[in-house]
Amino acid sequence: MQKQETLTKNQKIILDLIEKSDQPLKAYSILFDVKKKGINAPLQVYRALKKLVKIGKIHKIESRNAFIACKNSKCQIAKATVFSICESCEDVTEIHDHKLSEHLRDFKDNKGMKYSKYNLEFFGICKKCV
Amino acid sequence: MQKQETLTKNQKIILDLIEKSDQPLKAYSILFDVKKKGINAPLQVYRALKKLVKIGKIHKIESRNAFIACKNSKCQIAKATVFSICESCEDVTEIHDHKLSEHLRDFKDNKGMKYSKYNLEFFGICKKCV
DNA sequence: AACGCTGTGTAATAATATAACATATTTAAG
DNA sequence: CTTAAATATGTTATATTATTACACAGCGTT
Ligand SMILES: [Zn+2]
Ligand SMILES: [Zn+2]
Ligand SMILES: [Zn+2]
Ligand SMILES: [Zn+2]
Repeated sequence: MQKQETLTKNQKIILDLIEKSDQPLKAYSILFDVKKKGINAPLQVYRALKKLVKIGKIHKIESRNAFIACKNSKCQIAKATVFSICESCEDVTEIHDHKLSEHLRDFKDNKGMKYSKYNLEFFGICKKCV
Repeated sequence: MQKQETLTKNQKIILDLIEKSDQPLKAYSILFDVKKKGINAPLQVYRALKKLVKIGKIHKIESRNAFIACKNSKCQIAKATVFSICESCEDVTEIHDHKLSEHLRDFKDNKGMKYSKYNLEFFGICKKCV
C-alpha cells in the first residue's frame, strides 16, 4: 500500500482544477482560475505544482510547460512517464504500455549509469487532425 | 545523400559555440558569449537556435531549456532523441542505442496515432557523482 | 521589375519560474 | 508538554525564458 499523502488547501484546490481538465494546464492559466479561491501569486501555484508532481498526482509535460493529472490510481509511475502529443491540436494523452515500460525500465547505457526516472514524449498528428 | 544546408553568419557563430561545449548551453548564456561577435538581442539567438534544431545540428534538452550539439554526423535523428541526464552534476549525454531506437520507432499506441518524432530523457546519478 | 522566401536588427513585451523574507502550522522527539 | 525540525503560507520583487511587431536586406524565380 502507498503512503497516503494529505494535501493542503492550496494543493487540493489546484489538483482539483487540473483533474477536471483532461488536457494539460499552464501555471499562469491555473493562477488565473484559482484567484477566486484566494490564491493570488505565481509562487503559490508553483509550490503546489511542485508537490503534486513529487507525489505523482500530476505530471509536467516538459515540451509544453504544462501540467496534466495522472489518471493511474497507483501513482507509482510518477518517475516513468510516456506521453503522446498531437502537434496540431496539442492534445496530450498519457501512455501506459507495459512492454514499452519494461524496455525503458531495463535500459542500460554503456556508461553504467543507473536511471531512476525517465520521461518520453511522442509527437505526431492525432486521428482527428489527420 | 542529405541536402547540405548553408548556414548564415549568425547561425554559424552560434552553432560553433554550441559545438565547442560538450554540455548544453542556455539561450541567454549563448547570447552573453556572442555579444562580442555582434549578436545583441535574444531574438537573434532564438532564431538561429530554431533553425539549428530544425536541421538537426543541435537538440533542445526540454527539461533544462538548454541546447546541445548533435555529435551524430548523419543528423537524421533530429526527430528521435534520447538523452541521459545526471541530476547531480547536470551532465548530459546523447544516447544512440540501436535496439532502443527500434523499439521507439516501432511503437504503436492503441489510438492508431502515427508518431513522427520523439524525445526521451533519462534521469539518474552519473558514475562520477555516485 | 515584381514576388516570395528567408534572414537581419531593434525595441518592446509576454510567459515561465524563482529568490528572499516573515510568519504559521504540523510533526516528531525529548 | 515543550521544543525543534520540517513543511506550508502570503507577499513582494525579480530572474529567466521566449515571442510579437515592425522595418528592411538579400536572393532566386518568374
Ligand atoms: Zn501518470
Ligand atoms: Zn490533434
Ligand atoms: Zn543527435
Ligand atoms: Zn553527475
